[in-house]
Amino acid sequence: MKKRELKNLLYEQVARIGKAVSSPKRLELMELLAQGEKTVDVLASELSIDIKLASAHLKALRDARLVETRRDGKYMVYRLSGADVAHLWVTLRLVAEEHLVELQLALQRMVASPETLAQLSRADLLEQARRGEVIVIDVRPQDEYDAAHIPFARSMPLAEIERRLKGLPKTRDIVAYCRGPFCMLSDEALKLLSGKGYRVTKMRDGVAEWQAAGMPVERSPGG
Amino acid sequence: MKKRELKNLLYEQVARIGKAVSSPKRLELMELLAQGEKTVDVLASELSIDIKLASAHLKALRDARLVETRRDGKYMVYRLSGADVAHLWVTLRLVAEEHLVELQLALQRMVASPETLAQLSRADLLEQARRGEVIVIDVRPQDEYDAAHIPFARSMPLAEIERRLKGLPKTRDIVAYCRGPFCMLSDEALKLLSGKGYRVTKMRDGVAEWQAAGMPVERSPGG
DNA sequence: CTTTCATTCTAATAATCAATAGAATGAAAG
DNA sequence: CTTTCATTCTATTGATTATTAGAATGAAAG
Repeated sequence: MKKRELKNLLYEQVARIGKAVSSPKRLELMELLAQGEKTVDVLASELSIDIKLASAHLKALRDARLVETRRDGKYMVYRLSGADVAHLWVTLRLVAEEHLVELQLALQRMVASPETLAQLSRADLLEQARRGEVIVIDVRPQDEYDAAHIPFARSMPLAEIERRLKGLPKTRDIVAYCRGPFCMLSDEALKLLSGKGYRVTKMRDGVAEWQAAGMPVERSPGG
Repeated sequence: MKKRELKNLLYEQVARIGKAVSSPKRLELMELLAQGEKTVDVLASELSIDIKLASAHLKALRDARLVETRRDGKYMVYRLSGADVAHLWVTLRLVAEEHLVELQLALQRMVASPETLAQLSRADLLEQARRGEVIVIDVRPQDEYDAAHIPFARSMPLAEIERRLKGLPKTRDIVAYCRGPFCMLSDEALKLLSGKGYRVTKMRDGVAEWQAAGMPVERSPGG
């Protein structure tokens, strides 16, 4: 029957996307690329894998049209091919978190105690950040902040956080965020800052989660 | 390094969801289940596959916690384990449609001409349906209408459409919908009705797309 | 021309997967 | 007890996949 073949064709195409997101390494690559474009060697070293293997996985993502490339001199730069791809990553992560007990347990073991989570809604946080009542800090590397960040957030990369402490008041609430619920940068920042007497909590959202929830992001002029 | 193993664990869990949606058959099962709960034999015959194969795919979906089961007498009834799973299906389909040219072409070949698409926004359609200015018909089987349908829509299953024509005025605009963009029931209804002189267009949305867009659905009392 | 970066090709291993089919098992209906 | 529905077990075929590694290729920088 002709109708069956046609249907198969349709679902096979969607399954190309499914196959692309069926590998843990490719999902981690997607999450990293949701922070901004990156070169192959950066991606490979973040994942602690061989460049050839990273290249193979990136090829799989590119074959599914989830990522695109751009040459910058000697370097090959990868980026997600759209905001919808970042949204797909967030959706997959949410479904997994909702239904897979193993993931819930692993997350509980991973993060600091739940009372360190900021209690504000996204809209309230944005409003208070706008008014300066709360200081939102982005502890990811500077280039990821430049690519996209939560409005009114300050860039304060974990690697340089000790050098940049001067501008941080101990009299205000500080909310740290990083790449999302799987990223531990904000946990480390939290530990470091609260040890020094700052009033600091963290937020689970990264830029991808924030944007998928319909909230606005900002870009640095050069980013 | 301990951090790497922990991270691997997290992404492997999300990849369980990815693996579950990496098969065309399982995606088709998900789309069908997004219309409402179904027995194994119904699912198998809709997909034109052996019951044993359907059972194997459903087991894969159940292992990923995307579907749940319920026994109804002799029959085993499957349902999606949450609205987020239907939303995942819609997201995957949207990403595929956005980026895969092959899918765009297959869809073009499949559906009737694009001018048969209703031009109203979802909100406008809902409002005009509420006021009775537009008649929205649900051409899926009755049980799928009962499980969930667009508010103010009338159930008019394709199989019985000729018998139910009496109540349909030729002086009003009619909008038909079915299971979503991959479903051809509304195209058949369109052909049949417009051949009889009705003013009929179709809508790409099924209930899953409609709901994923934040629009409300209704359930029949018994459904 | 040499170096660096990245991809591709080749090859091998180990693992997983889809599909099909026959036989056995269990659960509920009649 | 028999029938129906569904799953599970077994087994096979064929295909695809992830990973690692060595060698070759190409593209751009210096």
